[in-house]
Order: sequence, then C-alpha cells, then structure tokens
Amino acid sequence: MRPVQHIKLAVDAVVFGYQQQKLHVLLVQQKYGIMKGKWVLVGGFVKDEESLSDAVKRELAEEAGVKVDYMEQLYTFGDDVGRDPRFRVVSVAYFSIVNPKGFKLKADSDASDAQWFAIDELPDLGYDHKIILRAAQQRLSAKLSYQPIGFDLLPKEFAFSELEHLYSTLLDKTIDRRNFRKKILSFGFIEETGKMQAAATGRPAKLFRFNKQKYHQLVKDGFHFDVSLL
Amino acid sequence: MRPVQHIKLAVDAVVFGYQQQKLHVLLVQQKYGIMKGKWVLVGGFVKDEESLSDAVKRELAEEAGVKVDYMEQLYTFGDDVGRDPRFRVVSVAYFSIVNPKGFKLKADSDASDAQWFAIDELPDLGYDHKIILRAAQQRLSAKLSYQPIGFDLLPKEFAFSELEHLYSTLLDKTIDRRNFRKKILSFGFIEETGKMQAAATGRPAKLFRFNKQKYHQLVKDGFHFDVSLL
DNA sequence: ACAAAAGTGTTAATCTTACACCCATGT
DNA sequence: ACATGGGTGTAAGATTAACACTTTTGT
Repeated sequence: MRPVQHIKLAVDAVVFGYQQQKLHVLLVQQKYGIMKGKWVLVGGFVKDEESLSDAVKRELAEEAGVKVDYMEQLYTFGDDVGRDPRFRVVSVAYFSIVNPKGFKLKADSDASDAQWFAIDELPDLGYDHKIILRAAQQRLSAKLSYQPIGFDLLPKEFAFSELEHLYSTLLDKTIDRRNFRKKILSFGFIEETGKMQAAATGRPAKLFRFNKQKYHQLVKDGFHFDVSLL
Repeated sequence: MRPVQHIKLAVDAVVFGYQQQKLHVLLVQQKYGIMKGKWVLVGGFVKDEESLSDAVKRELAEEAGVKVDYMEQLYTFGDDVGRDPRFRVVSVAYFSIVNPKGFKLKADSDASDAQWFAIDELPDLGYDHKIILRAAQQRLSAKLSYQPIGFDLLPKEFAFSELEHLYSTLLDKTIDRRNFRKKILSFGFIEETGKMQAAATGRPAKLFRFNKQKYHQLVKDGFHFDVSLL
C-alpha cells in the first residue's frame, strides 16, 4: 500500500562563521527560478538513494564549495503547508559551524553565488528561511553555554579576549574577564601554545588552543561543559 | 523544475506515560502488511495538505484513541535509506507525554491494537523504532532536568514521594528526600492542595499540584527550571 | 507496641560573584 | 611618558551536599 503522496523533501543548511568579531551566516543568491535574485540558505532536494546528511554535504559542496567541521540536525519545517509557493516541500534543516578562513567560497557558479553575511546585516531571505535562521541562532546561543562549540568558530589558536568577545557578542551578556578566564582554564582542556599574538596595540596576548582529546576524555569521566551566563 | 523524487514522508510518535511507578510507552500492533504482528510506534504517512503535527495528532487519534497534552518534534530519521524495507521512507519522529489515566486505548480497531508497555518489558519493535524510542528516552531524561515535564507524567495531584520516585527511576539516580523537597518547593510553583493521600500504610502524604500559571509567570521573569542530578 | 512511610533543619564545603590595579608593548 | 589592551587575587555571599530523628497512621 504505497501511499499517494506528492510532498517533496528538501534539506537546508544554516552555516555559521565568525569573522571580524561578528557572527556571519552563509547564503546563496538564486540565479534562476521563482526566487531569482533572493538570498537563501544552502539547500536542495534530497535524492532518492541519498541520506539526509549526505544531501546537505553535497549541496554545501556544490552550491558554496564549503566543507563543514560540525553539523547537526536542527529541525524539520513542515507545518506550514505553503512554505514553498510551487508545491509542498518539507525541509529538514541542519545547523553547522565553520571557520570561514578554511576555504574560498564558490562565488560565481552557474546557479548561485555564495557569500557570508553578518547576522545584523542580512538581506531579505526567500521562502521561510528567516524563520529557519532564527531557530538556528537560538540553537547556537543555547549550545554555546553547554557545549564547547565556540572553539569551532575561532581560529585554532586564539587569545582569551577573542573568546570572551565571541561569548559576550553571541549571548549578548557582559562578561567579567577574570572570572571567565578562571572558569575556562579550570576546565583543563584549554592550553597555552606558548606563542603570542602580534598585537596591533597594547600588551601582546598569549595564544591558547582547545585540546579536543582532553575534552573528550573529561566528558567520558563525567565532565559537563557549562559556561552559563557568567 | 519539480524534482523527480520517490521518497515518502511519514511521522511517528513516541508517547510516554507513567503507571505503576514505571515509565511506559504506547505501541500498536500491526494487523496487516509487511510488519504484521510486530509492535511499532504510532505513525503513518503524511497527507499532501496536512501539517506534520496534524498528521501526528490524526494518527494518534485513529490508531490509539489518544489525545496528547504535550508534544514536540524529536528528530527526523532519514539517514538510513533502507529503514523501511518496502521503499524509501523518511520519518519525522515526535515526542510526547501523557497521563495514561486520561483515556481508554483503542484496543481493537481494524488495523491495529494499541497498548502500553513498561519500558523494561518491551516486545520486539518493527522498522527502526527501537532506535527512535531510545532517542526519545534520552530526550526525556534530558528534559526532566531542565523542564517541568515530570508533572505531565503524574496525576494532577501527587505526593512528593511519587515525584521523587519518578525522578529517581527515570534518571537512575538516588535522591536525598529532604534536599529534593526543599529545592522543588523553593521554586514556588508547587502548591499544597490541602488534601491527603489515602495511605495504604504509613503516615498519609500531603498532596501537591503544579501551578502552570505561576510557572509561566516565573519563566517570563527569567526563572530557569533546573533539577540536575541532586 | 510496632511497622511503614512522611516530614523536617543544621552545618560544612563548594561555587559564584564582585571588584581594581599593575604589566608589556608600540608610538 | 602615555595610550592601549593583557594579565592577575581575594573576600563575601549564595548554593549545594551530607546527614538522622520524630510524626502520623494502620494493624
């Protein structure tokens, strides 16, 4: 009893990056079709024999030339029956984090044109992608407090002031520099590299790195990452 | 450019209830089809013009005669291309909580036969429903600590020992009775009913109720529910 | 009077918060 | 020498964790 059903299944990816002290999101401009000229999330229809996560990775590679470090399922948007004006599309949205310095975007492919946008300077988004993006932003803020994903947004070696700035910007909170540093260092998986940041001005900062192995070991031993409020 | 796609979209619901001091889950037995005789989660295909959440509610009503208080999207299972042996099915799983005393199950409809199963006495499940159920169980445990969903599992009026037993069973932790009571009462949204529990044996317990209004008010004022570990 | 479960308070230890001055570098 | 951002410690307050005896009821 194969059902008669005309719903199409798509995936969309919200990819976050951090640049110039600001959260950015990856968007592509549609060159053809009903949304011509509009900016939208990277995404597309799932192939019959392809897993959902493979579909996302394929679209990211095809449309933007991006390979992501960290990706997880965000939410499936399918309650608004008319979210795509052409026909019914249910979309599984993914949430991802990347260091933008890692690659060059496909800025002028045949079908699209990928670009980073600062989260506070977004263009008009097509479909319901603004809603998806907002959901992803909430997830990002929430995760920041209980998972060490902040480090995926920064370069491998970073100064404490950068980490601090990231947290205070994304969570929209003021942070006590001393308490923040104390807490983060007390975890035991942030280590000094021994290097210094070339300072534009002021005293040069020590550079640190996130030790993933140590972190995973600690988690196994029952550690819970928590940087709530501060 | 309508895509050529043969993926079917389904929904499945993991409905939890609490009975006889144990967590239960709602299952239906298939009477026909490839999974004949197997127990599975309540679920089915989404209709072309129906929202995902409406599809879940419809299936719950049709297959089990259940109306749920609390429901949220759990996860979309679509990475295993062969999870349904007939053809490709992607399923959006929902997570729900119910007080089983609220209704009589449709125990002998045409297509199915609904029943509660204690979580530690499960039958063999069809499809990948064991995996979906495990994911739901993890979500339940996690939520228990940071959202007041425990109260949805209990009767409207309950004794502290019941709440305590629920938490210690579902989180598999031992609880200090005094500290637990102190903490829960300190929230300010659990109130005495003035009634007493008819005790089988021992001193009768005071009955309490969860004041939803007060809880929502507190959340608005910045309150965060948290019953971690203890 | 005894068995069974409910109810209750105090203390030590830990974690969190608030807060201000000196340091290293470039101009 | 001054401007700029980096680095650091301590004390008060709040929260959590550990712990055992008395009360109420039914038999």
